[in-house]
Amino acid sequence: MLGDMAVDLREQVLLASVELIGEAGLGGLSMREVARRAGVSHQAPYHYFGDKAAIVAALVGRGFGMLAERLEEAAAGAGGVTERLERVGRAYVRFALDEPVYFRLLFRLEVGDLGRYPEVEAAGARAFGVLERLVAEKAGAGASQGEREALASLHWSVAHGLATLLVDGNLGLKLGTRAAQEGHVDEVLRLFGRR
Amino acid sequence: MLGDMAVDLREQVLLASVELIGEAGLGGLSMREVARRAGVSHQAPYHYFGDKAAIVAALVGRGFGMLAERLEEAAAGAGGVTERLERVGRAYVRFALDEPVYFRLLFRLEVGDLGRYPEVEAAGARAFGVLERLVAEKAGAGASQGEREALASLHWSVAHGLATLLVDGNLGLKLGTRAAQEGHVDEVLRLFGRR
DNA sequence: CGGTTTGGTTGACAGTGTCAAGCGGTAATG
DNA sequence: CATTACCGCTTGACACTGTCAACCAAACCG
Repeated sequence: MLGDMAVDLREQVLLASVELIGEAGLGGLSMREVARRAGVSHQAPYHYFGDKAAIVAALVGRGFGMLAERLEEAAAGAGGVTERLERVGRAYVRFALDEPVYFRLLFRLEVGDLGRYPEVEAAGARAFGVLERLVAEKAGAGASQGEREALASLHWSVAHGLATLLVDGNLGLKLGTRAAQEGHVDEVLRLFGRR
Repeated sequence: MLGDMAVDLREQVLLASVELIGEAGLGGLSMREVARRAGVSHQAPYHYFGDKAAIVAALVGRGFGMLAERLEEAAAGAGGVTERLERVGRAYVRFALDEPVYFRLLFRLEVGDLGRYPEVEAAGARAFGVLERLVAEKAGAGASQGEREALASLHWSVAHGLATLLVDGNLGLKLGTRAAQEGHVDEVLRLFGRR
């Protein structure tokens, strides 16, 4: 049978890795410390991940998967295009707030590095695809490729910028509680939707 | 006299650092390699920067300074609020395209780390201040604090999201040439401005 | 059975960040 | 002028990192 120890070591490595990244940032991710926390020798993780970058890539893939799932769910429900688009935007920001460690990870990687992991790129494309389809629907059949791309970029930018702003706590806004954050998000998205 | 060697070592360290980061990413920044490129012993940089993080912080401060300068310039010219706001947005994205290494650096740092360098936070606040004042002007006197904050976040989000999207080349859009990128930016910003 | 594969182990190596101590020269001070 | 202090930098050490290489025990398969 395939791996069913206390818990699959591969899984434990990933778990320990997010934990570590959450505590010490991406730079604080240490192969050896991960092994230590998993209770194995320092080389054991190499059996599943040939590389430190491979661990990060796996996490990025997982993160994009979680994000895509949320976006798809938000896009699936009933309502007009505009309403669903707004729900997707909110889901995007919500994901960032719920899973800040994963969210930060998603956009930290240099592009080149990602090219080596096609399944990760695919997961990213899946998440973006949700937005793309909605935007195409909204733009209508008459819209040119350029118009659709611009509309998609605009929507993605608002959601992503807002999420980044909140997660990194950057630039002034000091919204303490989660409730305050969500209120701010709603206000911004409503402002944006009013067009 | 204070430092006037071939070039101030402190400056050379910073220069070598951006160079290294540009080549190998933030993770590739190595104290010792920096020293090597500056042609000094591996401990020399410690005379100016007590820490690897201190180098990064200095670069972040410099980056925010450059950004603030550009934004101020864009905000200063003639024209209505809306027009100036659009110019600031374009300047923001332009900065990201012109100085991708610096731009990426600005938002890579964990928040906690930044707290140790108040002058860096100040530089960031200066950049954000440009946007804040413009937004306050646009919102008018009758606007509540919450409304103004939401408007500021919206504008910042669009510019920042767009810049990130372009710089990291993320998620599908494959705009090869610089001209194509600028064209896309213009279209998105025009779309956004139409409200 | 014998052999291979799976899932690890231990050991080594080069390279890293950083602490500690030393050292030559210039500047200030008696 | 002699001495002291400091500035800018060097050399040396230490613990720690990622990764290569070799080994090993148990399970699996013909």
